[in-house]
Amino acid sequence: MNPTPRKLEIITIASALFKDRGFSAVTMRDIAKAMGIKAASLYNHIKNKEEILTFIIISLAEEFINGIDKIKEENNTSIDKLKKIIALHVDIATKNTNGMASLNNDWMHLNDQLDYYLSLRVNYEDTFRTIINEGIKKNEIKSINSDIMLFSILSTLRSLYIWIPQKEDMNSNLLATNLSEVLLKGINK
Amino acid sequence: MNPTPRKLEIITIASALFKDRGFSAVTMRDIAKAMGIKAASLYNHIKNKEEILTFIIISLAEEFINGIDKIKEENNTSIDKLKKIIALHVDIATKNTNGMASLNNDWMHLNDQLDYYLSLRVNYEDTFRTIINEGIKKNEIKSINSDIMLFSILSTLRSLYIWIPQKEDMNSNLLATNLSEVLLKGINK
DNA sequence: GTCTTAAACTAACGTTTGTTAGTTTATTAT
DNA sequence: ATAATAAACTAACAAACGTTAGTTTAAGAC
Repeated sequence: MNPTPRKLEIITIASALFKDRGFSAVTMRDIAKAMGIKAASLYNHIKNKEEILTFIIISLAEEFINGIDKIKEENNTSIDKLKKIIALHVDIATKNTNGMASLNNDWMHLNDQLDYYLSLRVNYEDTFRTIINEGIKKNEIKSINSDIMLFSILSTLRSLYIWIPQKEDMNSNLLATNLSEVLLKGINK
Repeated sequence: MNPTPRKLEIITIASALFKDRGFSAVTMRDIAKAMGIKAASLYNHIKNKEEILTFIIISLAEEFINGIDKIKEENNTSIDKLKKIIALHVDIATKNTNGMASLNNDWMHLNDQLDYYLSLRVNYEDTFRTIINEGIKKNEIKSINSDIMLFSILSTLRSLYIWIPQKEDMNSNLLATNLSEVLLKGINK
């Protein structure tokens, strides 16, 4: 699992291409050209094209699961837990914008690890929903359909990778703080 | 521009495939098989693969521009305008979930009409932002960075196509109402 | 100086891709 | 009946695809 330095270079470069054009539209020759080598040489480092995508997606998905599992266990209000989830997304998306594009848009092209990825995703969403539902029960969160709240917040967080590169001036802390304000308290005065 | 009935069938079927696998991963033979004909026969009705994508994306983008231009002109509070924008997205996404996937994920594979599409998108976002800024000026909307509010709301609205099919029981009006509540007033009690 | 290893190379493979050309078939209008 | 049209077909194309096999090159270890 632990990639060699050269393998990591390939994955990093491929991530950037996948972000711009999507996994299916990027060829092994494209990746090779971006690396300054020939396509066949890539196979000294990786098993096949799918392995690149798998690494990008699974390592990110596991990072999210580990993050939310930690947050879930903390002795905090639901609102504070949500704020930490928001910060988690800002943090991961800032560190790996390109990878986030594949996680969002190319997961369906996984084969071997598709089921595993889907299980991680269901897991993540279930934990997220549980935190919201606890907030409703403890009267910290409005009693609206919790799926709508989950969907709304998660959609915004999942799109961060598109937005962060356009706003490089804004630091992570400020972004997370502003986002928490908007997502939790709304925009209406 | 106005497609024949048969052409529209092709576009509709292709939309469904594009939604599941993305434009690049769907072949003309895939589309043909879904239509119950041979790939070459598609070319009796369409110019090429790109024309299918172009039609899907441009007609949706124009629908959004027309919608928001009408809303902008109305004599209403900013909050009411935002509610109408939310309803616009719910409406369009409900009527054409599959097409929305291409609009969101496959616009970069346009060639001829890419610049036109991008101009429509910039236009749309500018109008949206103007409405938010007017709301701030009129003290109807909080004085937070308007780009963050725009990004947050628009991300949720753009993801509706993923979510609507999973919640077929929820009618459009109720969804728009609940979404307005969450997006405008937040979830915090 | 030989051995080992990492990382590149050339050449080629079988498949799949979007698309074109020309033909057949069935339906409708005259 | 004949002509016109819509919509399918077969056959093939050149290009691009992911990948394999075998070889060369350059660097460090013994």
